[in-house]
Amino acid sequence: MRNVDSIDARILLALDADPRATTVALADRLGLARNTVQARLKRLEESGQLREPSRRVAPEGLGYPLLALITISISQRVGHPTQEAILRIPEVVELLVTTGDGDLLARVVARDTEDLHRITNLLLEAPGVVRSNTTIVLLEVQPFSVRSLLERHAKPDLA
Amino acid sequence: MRNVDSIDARILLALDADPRATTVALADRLGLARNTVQARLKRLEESGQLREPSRRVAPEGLGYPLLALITISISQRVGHPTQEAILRIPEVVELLVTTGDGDLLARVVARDTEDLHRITNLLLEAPGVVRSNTTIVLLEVQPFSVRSLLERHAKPDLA
DNA sequence: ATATTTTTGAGCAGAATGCTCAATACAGCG
DNA sequence: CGCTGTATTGAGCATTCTGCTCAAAAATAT
Repeated sequence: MRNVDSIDARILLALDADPRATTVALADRLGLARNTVQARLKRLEESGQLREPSRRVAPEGLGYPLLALITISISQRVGHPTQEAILRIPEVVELLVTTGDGDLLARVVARDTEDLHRITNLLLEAPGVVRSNTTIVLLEVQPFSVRSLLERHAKPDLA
Repeated sequence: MRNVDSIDARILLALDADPRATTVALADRLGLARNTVQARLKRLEESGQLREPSRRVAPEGLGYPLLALITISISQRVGHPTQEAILRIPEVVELLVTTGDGDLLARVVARDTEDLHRITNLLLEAPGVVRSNTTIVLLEVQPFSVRSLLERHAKPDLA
């Protein structure tokens, strides 16, 4: 997996700014040939560096305005059954294994605080879960984005 | 913002399963007319329930294999300048305001542990930051996904 | 039952896609 | 310095998708 060079980064940046941009539009904007853009995008995708375009559904739109981060401590090493049980809860939209005080971190959406309480109880019922610690997300200052990273890579040299 | 009904959910599910699917393909797969799919997608987008398609760049591909969650405690209410300073660090790929022990949660990528240490120091230099707590992400068991939520909504009735 | 909304099927011009090919520019290397 | 392999470019072409409109049919509400 070779690193993206500055041209790749510029393509990705343009795509980040306008995800709907067509290959033709990207080529125009960047002053490259359509074939070049097409070839590089293909390579980036095949090497796994560019994931599939995801049309992200906002949980708020589905009726889940509440976002929480729940740190989960599990006893012993009953990893898998615990994770599976947790993943069966639809409101768990992301699950990470972490170091530190907790062992798992779940990103959870909920309809309201009462709903969140219900989900927390569900979590505690999963096998091996001994403790949970809930943090409410008050504001998403910056949703996930690698734009600034790409900007760094877009400058010639400076791997 | 009216809630998505089961047909919307089925469209979104199909799109989640195959983000590259064209409107025509979706219509075929779901047994709907192309116009219907097109109209509903348009409505979902205009109501903000369907975000722009984002082609996600994997930070690993850019050379940042390490992912960490850093809880940040800030003194007083110097919110904005602190947040701006933190957002100027390219390795901060997400930033949330939270309740609980910390005040901010930053999702940070790094080239290696030494790099992470450097970034942590950068964070501590931001105005108002008094303490930070770093958690390493060992495994992304389940990347962000609302699929199971959509599946629930895809069943007729059951708002 | 009547009115309103949604879905459907059809058509059409413009554009993008995926592909191939050959010429040119660029790179590293002996 | 010149050679050689690679990347870029421009062109072409068949197929497909898009965005749009329109009118009939179906479903839903009043």
